[in-house]
Amino acid sequence: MTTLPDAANDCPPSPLSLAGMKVACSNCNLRELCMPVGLSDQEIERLDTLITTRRKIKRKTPLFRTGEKFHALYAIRTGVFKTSVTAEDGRDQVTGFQMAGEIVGLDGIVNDQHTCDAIALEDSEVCVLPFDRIGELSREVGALQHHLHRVMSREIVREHGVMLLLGTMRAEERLAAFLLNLVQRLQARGFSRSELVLRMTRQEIGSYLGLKLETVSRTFSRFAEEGMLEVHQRLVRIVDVERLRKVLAQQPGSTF
Amino acid sequence: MTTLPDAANDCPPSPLSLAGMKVACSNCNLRELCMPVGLSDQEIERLDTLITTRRKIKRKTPLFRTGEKFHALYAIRTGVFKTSVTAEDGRDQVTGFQMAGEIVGLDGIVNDQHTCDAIALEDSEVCVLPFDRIGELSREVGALQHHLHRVMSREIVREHGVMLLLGTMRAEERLAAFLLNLVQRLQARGFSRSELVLRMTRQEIGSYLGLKLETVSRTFSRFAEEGMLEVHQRLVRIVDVERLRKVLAQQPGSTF
DNA sequence: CGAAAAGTTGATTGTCTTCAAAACTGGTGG
DNA sequence: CCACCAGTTTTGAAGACAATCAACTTTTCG
Repeated sequence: MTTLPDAANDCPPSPLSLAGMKVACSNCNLRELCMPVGLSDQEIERLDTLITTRRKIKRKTPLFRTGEKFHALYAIRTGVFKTSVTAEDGRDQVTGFQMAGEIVGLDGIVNDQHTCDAIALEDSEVCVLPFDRIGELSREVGALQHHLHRVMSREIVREHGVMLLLGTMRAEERLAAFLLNLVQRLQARGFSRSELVLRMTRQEIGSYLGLKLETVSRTFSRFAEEGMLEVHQRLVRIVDVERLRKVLAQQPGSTF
Repeated sequence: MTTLPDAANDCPPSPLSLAGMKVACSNCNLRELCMPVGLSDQEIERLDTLITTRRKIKRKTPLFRTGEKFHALYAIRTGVFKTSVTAEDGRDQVTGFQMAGEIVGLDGIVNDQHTCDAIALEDSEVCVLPFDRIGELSREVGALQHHLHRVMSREIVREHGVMLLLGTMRAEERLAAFLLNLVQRLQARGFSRSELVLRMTRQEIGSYLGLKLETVSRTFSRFAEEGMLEVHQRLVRIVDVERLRKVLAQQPGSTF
């Protein structure tokens, strides 16, 4: 084992200009979704100067792991990740699924080391955003500073939503909310709003939703029986969005 | 109703220097816990210049509410707050309990309006930190910039912990984790590490922990029967911390 | 192709919720 | 000062939902 732990499972960092074509935020097709949102062309060029490396992460391998030193945020270029935390006793909880344009690694800032694992669910690629340099630049570029704050605040708000889901919803509602959130984000990225390929297992969905994998499977089957979905393993077609949305509205006994 | 919604339920903002004694971060006893952490004396003085108002919030009244425009973060000086989110159908979920030195309002940054309610559980007082001025100053004071990032990152990590709790723990474990977290934070503020007065109802604890109030009450009773706690309504004495900690370790069927 | 991983489905169990009633607390007004 | 009342808490009994245990099928990947 002569390689660093980080390098063991993924391809070596590659300079961006490798292929001759300059790969930078300025001409990235995720411009509208990712870090450069709200920045002027000039400001994006400055952002380009600090994003000097990308990393390819193979399926099932970690982008980072709990306990590793924090030094960068990562903007996902392609692929999907899951993040998960682990209790002392080994239980773990998937805290999110991230896709193109989304930022992972924010957990590492507070104690200068990561407190969750980020694992690629398919072969993926990320842009490395060295955090100290982001900090420096955001002192000069107000729009970047504000965008960074918004990214962090958005994550806090997202997690509030997950807490609501985990704290108050029943299995059917959780799965409906999960699917609706997923297609909504996929649609924003140009994919179908009715068809999706799940990149995660029933187990991982269950972990995220606070359910056992059998319950996830059964709930999929029930939705299919009722004609709301067509489910063929990882491939899900949403047949009746409206009814799926209504699953969220109808709770058994209101608390009020 | 000629008053602004904000002013209806709480005392008017008061200039800090009212009583002659200058009230500022520089001589605040929460210096070590709150916003000034890691700042030099000089930097704290600069921080003082932008913290010009405090607000007193009466028990059961809101510091802010969902939908209100965001313009400031709030550092809690005295008292305890709960934050909660509400679904379209009315269900709500307590997302946290905050005490002296902690910052609330981070949820408002992303969309420039608050997405949760912050309600005082007892008569409380907060320092108002106008967010645009925090932004300005943190461009000049690196330590403040980094501290702000850490505060937001810490909140993200805390919420990961809550997700783990809600997604994987049983009622006893949830309540044990809740109590241990609470005394730990109280102890850091100079209170007893074995005795605590709950400022929230069983209902609110239940909402936070994803349990019904009856379950919370029953679990308290069980802990008391087993000699781990003494419970007299809101007053809780932790008799056997070790055993309370062990509740967290022992899960029924390990997933592994 | 074959082994391992992932997914489905059924029967049973357990934990928490729901529904209900009673006891306690703190604040208000007679 | 005490009675009263609303809000809170406790406790019991019954029911619901998801977990568990188990068997089997399907898919994936080396």
